[in-house]
Amino acid sequence: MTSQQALLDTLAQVARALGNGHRLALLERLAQGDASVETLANTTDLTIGNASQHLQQLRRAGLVTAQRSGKQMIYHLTDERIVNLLGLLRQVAETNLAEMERLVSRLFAEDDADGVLEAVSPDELLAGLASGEVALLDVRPEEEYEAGHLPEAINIPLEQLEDMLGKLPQDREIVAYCRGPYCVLSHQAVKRLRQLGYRVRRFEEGYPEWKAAGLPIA
Amino acid sequence: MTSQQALLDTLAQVARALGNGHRLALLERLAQGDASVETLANTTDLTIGNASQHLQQLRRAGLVTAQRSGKQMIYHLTDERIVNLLGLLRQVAETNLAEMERLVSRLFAEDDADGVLEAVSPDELLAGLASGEVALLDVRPEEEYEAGHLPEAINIPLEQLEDMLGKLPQDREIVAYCRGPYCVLSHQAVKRLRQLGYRVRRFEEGYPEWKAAGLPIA
DNA sequence: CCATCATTCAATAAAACGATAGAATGATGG
DNA sequence: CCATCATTCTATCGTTTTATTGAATGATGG
Repeated sequence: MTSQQALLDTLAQVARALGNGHRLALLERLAQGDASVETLANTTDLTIGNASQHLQQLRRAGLVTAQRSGKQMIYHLTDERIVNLLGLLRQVAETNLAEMERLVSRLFAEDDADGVLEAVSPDELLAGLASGEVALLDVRPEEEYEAGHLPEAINIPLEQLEDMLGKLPQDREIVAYCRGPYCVLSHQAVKRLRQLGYRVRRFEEGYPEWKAAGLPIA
Repeated sequence: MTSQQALLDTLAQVARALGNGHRLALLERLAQGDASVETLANTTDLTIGNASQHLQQLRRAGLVTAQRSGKQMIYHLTDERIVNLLGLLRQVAETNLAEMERLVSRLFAEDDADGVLEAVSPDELLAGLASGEVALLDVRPEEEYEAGHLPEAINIPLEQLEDMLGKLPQDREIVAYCRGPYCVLSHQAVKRLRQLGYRVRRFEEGYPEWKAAGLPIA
């Protein structure tokens, strides 16, 4: 075996660590912020043991690290670029795989029968924030909001949306965001708020992509 | 299974297609230019049957396409961004995996015992080309050069290096490039030319990365 | 139409992966 | 030190990948 081939094989090991839906889900959760094994297992619908094993694989591939905090192990992404890597993988897959297009359109269709919920691009969002014409709404769980969020974003977890309408400004367009392009939270928030008469759209990306792009966070 | 999970599973299928050293080698060869199954099998040291099977997997993942040309099937990358994806994967792996560092340093050590062969960055190369202070040397096989190369690059395949020294300019620094960061051709060319007294360094990237960056090619 | 060539398909066996259950480890609080 | 809790390790089984072999397919040139 040549050194060349050994390098490609090692690279392949890293890629293979990405080659499982559960592990991708774990990475996406970790992109929201560090978390314990139990938290990760809960948010990805895995048993503790199974989650632990997948996390070991991600660790062997150098994608995550772990450190003890009390009696818990806290995992975190080793590298912000992993978010970019997942984003690029997503782009390539969406462009070239008919199956992806089918799944994505189904995901959108669930909450957007009319196709009217055009997403806001990062550039557009930056412009709107700079001019003060846009208010940001973070509909993720409070825990994830606390771990980091877009500047000046208001946090109303989706479950409490109807109870906390008072926190929303009436004079500006609202842009809702959540965990990323595949996360349905912001879809549903937009749908409900529109029914209540609010002027609201969803952000095309999510918190991890914003952070990975080097944009300011709070 | 949620739509979310179905999406991640599909994404995982694409990642899994990248999770094999032979398939990465095939993709890297395809990044140099389209090729037949036989050509691909030869350059990756696979049997025809085996190469064909791996290519089917890449095709199912939407990473390559094939079309018949006479009695041959010609494969090509579906998306230039696949080169970016591989580059990012490499970056993440090199940063976070000790094993990678070991392998990369071994690869470099083979031809650079003194560590003096500092690579030229893309920015530096662009500046050198603009000012006319640098001559470009492509040491890949003629076939790959013909399929596409950097502007104004001279092609001397490594095997013919000593025979065609006359084609090299004497008045400028020479920058040699080949297939990419893991390709040893330019290492060896630099080593030999230095022994002959030439002022020469190697390009940090290769033809596919140059092309994927949207820079001009010939 | 037949022989040939390039490629793909099909069948097999060895190896790797994935989920589960239960034992083992490591830190904590009394 | 002991009981407890969070996590990891071990063993197992069923499934999926991988390489190899040989047969089948599809296009070409006479």
